[in-house]
Amino acid sequence: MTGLLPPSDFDSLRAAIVQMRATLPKRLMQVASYALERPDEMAFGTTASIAQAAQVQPSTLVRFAQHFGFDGFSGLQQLFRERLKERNGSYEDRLRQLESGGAAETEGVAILNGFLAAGHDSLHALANAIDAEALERAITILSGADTIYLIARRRSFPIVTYMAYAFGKLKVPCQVVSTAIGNDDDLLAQATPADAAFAVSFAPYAAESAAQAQSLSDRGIPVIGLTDSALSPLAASTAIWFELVEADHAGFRSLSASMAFAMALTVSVAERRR
Amino acid sequence: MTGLLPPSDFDSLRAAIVQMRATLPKRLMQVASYALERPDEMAFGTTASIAQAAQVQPSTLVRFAQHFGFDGFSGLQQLFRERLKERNGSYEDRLRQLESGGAAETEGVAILNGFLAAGHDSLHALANAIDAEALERAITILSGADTIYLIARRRSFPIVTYMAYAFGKLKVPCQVVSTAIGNDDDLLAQATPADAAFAVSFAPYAAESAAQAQSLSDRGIPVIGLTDSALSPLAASTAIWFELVEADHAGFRSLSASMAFAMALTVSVAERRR
DNA sequence: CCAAAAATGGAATGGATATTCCATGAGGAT
DNA sequence: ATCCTCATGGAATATCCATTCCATTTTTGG
Repeated sequence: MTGLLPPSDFDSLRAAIVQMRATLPKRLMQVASYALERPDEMAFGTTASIAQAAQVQPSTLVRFAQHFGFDGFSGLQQLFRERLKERNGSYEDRLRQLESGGAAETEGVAILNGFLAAGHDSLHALANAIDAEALERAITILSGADTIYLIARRRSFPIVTYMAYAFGKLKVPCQVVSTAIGNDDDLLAQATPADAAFAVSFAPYAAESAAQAQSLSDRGIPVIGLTDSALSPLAASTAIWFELVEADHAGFRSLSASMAFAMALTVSVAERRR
Repeated sequence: MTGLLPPSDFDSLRAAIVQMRATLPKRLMQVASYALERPDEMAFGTTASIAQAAQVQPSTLVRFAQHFGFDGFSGLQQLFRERLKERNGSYEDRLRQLESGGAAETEGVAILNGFLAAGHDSLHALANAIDAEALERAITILSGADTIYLIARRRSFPIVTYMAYAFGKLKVPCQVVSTAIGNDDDLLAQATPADAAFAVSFAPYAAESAAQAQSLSDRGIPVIGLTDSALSPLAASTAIWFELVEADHAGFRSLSASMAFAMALTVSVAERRR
């Protein structure tokens, strides 16, 4: 393979990598993944820094480059640098086009841009609205719990699904309270004040979630809430709650900010438990 | 002048240069002109190459850097490199700069800010990377399908959960292919070429999802993919696929951009069907 | 299951790089 | 005019970097 001419630009390299994906040895594959995922680092880093980041030996980087026909790593890196230069130029061009022309946008892209803008807005709003002290208390409560019960329905359900996945990876005991069996209340009956719960509910509020949060709260089990309004039933029945308003696009809401908040809370809790 | 703190970003450096323009010695002025005129070269070049291009000695470059408070040329060059990266909009870097100067921050808020920044970055990257034509084709295919099968595991699962919820509200027939019963393959066996599928898989790729996408594809059922790398198995087995790299914070990834994309696709498909 | 080949880790090396140092030159003040 | 300060050129140096090499492990093919 080293006999071939090396790719002359970034896109060719990407194509070559994709083509060889099946036959690439393990470590070279690691490098390939890293290279495509973090091209900026590839452009500026040294063999040592990149190798460490990609979890390989510096020599592997050289072999990778040679595998694709370059003399060594430096030749490969050149591609990433040129890409960065070009992209900056073209990025400005693109902006200018966007400003001057404006039209010629397909409907799908327009909708996507709407949701992207809504996402930015939501994240921004969350950054400004967050109560640091409340967040710390919530982290303390959840990290001290034996088991964390996750309560959510419908639109909020994906949030706790992801939290459950992440908690699992992080070895934090948790339990999603929406099983297929439908024995949610039996599940919650096992909860003790040594546990805690995290409930999410956005308008229109699912009655079940509110009721479950209330029930736990009444039994002395601390409940942390995530909702979109002070008028939400969750606000009444939780020890601590956070307000998070997802910006909407044409009446539809994404979960961009909610996901960021959920991950931050999840990671913070896991971090605190260590 | 060497006693001062060095500028922390490119704009500060530019300002400092402008301010000192009157008192700058001849050779240092030469360097200043060159630096502002060809910032790209400053980012990529070596002392030797830049010195030659700017018609000065390498040592003059070091003196120039030290004149503005840097340890040496390397510190100065870092500014030019970060500028290139930031041109593509890295909120995390910007945030880090903000933090370094700003007030004390609790750990929880720091983590949240990290995920918010990662969310911004991801949304921004998605906006730049999206292929409008491919998106249109994907919308066409999915909106023409009798039933849309949604394939995802683990980290990607919340995405299709949300799509299923939204499709349900929008009266678009769909089926999540991860049932509690475990009869996923029986489910997929019912699919016909009049149907279509949407598969999501991020590294580490779930083998099941890839296999199911491949199987559907082999049977002539169009599969749209959402993944994070050209090396993903999904890229090989899907008619159209989109690349979406979620920026990470401390190694953890949120789903902010994925959710925005999922909603955009969902709403677009529903819109098209009306 | 064994042998051959390929891949990998890690140390060694040669080269390039940023930086320092010192001698020289220019400019300004007394 | 002379000294002093600052700027400058260019060589010397120590560091860092990409690359190579070799021993070891892993994979492949018979």
